[in-house]
Amino acid sequence: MDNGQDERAGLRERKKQRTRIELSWAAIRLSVERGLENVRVEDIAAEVGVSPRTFNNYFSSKAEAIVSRHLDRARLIAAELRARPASEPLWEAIANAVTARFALGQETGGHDANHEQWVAGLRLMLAEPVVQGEFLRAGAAAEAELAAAIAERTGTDPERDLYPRLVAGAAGAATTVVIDHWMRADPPVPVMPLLRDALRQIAAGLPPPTPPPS
Amino acid sequence: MDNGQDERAGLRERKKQRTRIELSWAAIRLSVERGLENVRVEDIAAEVGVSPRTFNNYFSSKAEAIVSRHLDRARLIAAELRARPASEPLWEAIANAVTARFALGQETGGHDANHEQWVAGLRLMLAEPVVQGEFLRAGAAAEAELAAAIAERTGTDPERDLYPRLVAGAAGAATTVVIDHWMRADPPVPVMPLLRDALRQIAAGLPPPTPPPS
DNA sequence: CCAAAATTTGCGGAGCGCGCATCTTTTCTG
DNA sequence: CAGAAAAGATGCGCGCTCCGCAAATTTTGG
Repeated sequence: MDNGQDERAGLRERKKQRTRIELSWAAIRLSVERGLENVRVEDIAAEVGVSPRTFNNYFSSKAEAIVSRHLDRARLIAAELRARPASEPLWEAIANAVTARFALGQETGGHDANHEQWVAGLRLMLAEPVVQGEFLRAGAAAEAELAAAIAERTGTDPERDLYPRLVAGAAGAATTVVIDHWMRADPPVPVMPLLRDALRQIAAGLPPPTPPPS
Repeated sequence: MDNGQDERAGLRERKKQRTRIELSWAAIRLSVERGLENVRVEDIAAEVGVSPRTFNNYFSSKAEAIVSRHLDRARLIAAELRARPASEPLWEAIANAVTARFALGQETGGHDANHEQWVAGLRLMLAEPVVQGEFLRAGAAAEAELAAAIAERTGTDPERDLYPRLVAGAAGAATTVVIDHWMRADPPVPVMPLLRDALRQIAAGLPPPTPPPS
C-alpha cells in the first residue's frame, strides 16, 4: 500500500515521488519568479508535463506544494536525531541534528545577481499569508515527529508528558526565529552560528540578557 | 482626520467591532455544530444579518473568522505583559500575563452533555487543516507583539537580537503544546497548572527528566 | 502476452475571494 | 440643522481552486 518510506518499493513509487518533487520545485520556482498569484496550477502542471488535475492528486493547494520541500527536510531532522548516539546529551544531539540538515543545501551555488533576485522573490513568496500558514503547519507536523524522537530518547510518553512536545516546540520555535532572522538580515550572515546560538539560549532557559542586580 | 485608534473614536467603530465579533462567533458556532465544510459563508452572514459580500470585508476566509477570537485574546497577553510591574522577573511576568488571560473564560458555565458535544465539535474543527494553519498564523502574529513587549522590557531590539523573539517563540510554543494537550486530555484537567508547569520548564532550560549523572 | 491494479486525465460543478460600481449610513463642516 | 464628504454595506460578476466521477492509460504480476 503506502508506507512509502521503503527504500525501493517499486519503480512506480519512485516515479510518483519524483513527480511530487518536481511539482514542488516547479511551484517554488515559478512563484519566486513571478509571484504566487501570477502562477496558476495549470502553469505548474505544464512545467512538469502533467495535467492540472494531476497536480491536485499530489497537492491540495499551491501553498502545500511549495512547502512540501521544506516539510521533507524538516522531517529528516527527526530521523537524524534518532541516528545520533544515545550517549550524546539531548540538547547537543538536537543541535547536531538540526545543523546537520542545514549544512546541506548551504552551498550557495551562485552568488551572482541571480541569487539576489532569488532571495528577494523568496521573501515575497514567504510573505504570502497562505504560504506562511502552510509553512507553520509543516513546522507543526515536523515537531510532532521530532517530539516522538525525543520521547524515545528520553523515555517519556508524548501522549501523556508535556516534556517531549515542549522540547520539540522550543527547538522548532528556535529554528523558525533563526530562519526568519536570517532571511531579513541585510548584511547576510551565516545560519549555522545563529542556529547554535539560539538552541544554546533555549537550553540555558533563556535568561534575561542584563540582570542588573547582583 | 483622526487617529482612529482612540479609545472611542465614534459610534461607527464600535458597530464595526461588534459586527466583526459577531461574525467570528457565528463562524465558530456553526462550524462546531455542523462541521466546517457544511457551513457556507452565506450562512454565517445570514446569522449576523449582513450580506455575504460584507463577510469578506471583515475576513478573507472562514478560517480567519474562526481564529479571530483566539487572535484577539492572544494579543491581550502582550498588553498584559506591558502592564506588569517592571520589577517582576521576566519569566514570572510572562507566566502571569499568560495565565491572567486564560483565567477569564475558564468558568465552564455548563458541564452538561451540551458541553461534551461542544468540545467534540471543537476538536473536529481544530483538526481541520485550514483552521490549523490559520491558528498557527495567529499565534505567529501574537508572538510578534509579545516579542515587542519583551524587547521593551529587556531593552533589546527585536530587529537585531534573537533574544526577544526566542522568548516569545518559546512561550508561544509552550501555550500551544498545553492547549493541545488539554484539548485531548480524556480525564479533563485544569489548564492553569499545565501552563505554569510548561512555562517553568521552559525557563529552566528544559532539562532532561532523568539525568543519571550528578 | 493478458488481466488486474493503480495512475493520469478530462469534465463539470460548488464555492470562494475579490475588484468594481452603487446605494446607505454616519460623520463633519459651517 | 442642512448639505457635503467619508466610509461602510451591498449587488454583480469573473477567474480560479478543489474535488468527485468515470474513462483512458500505464504498470505490475503471472
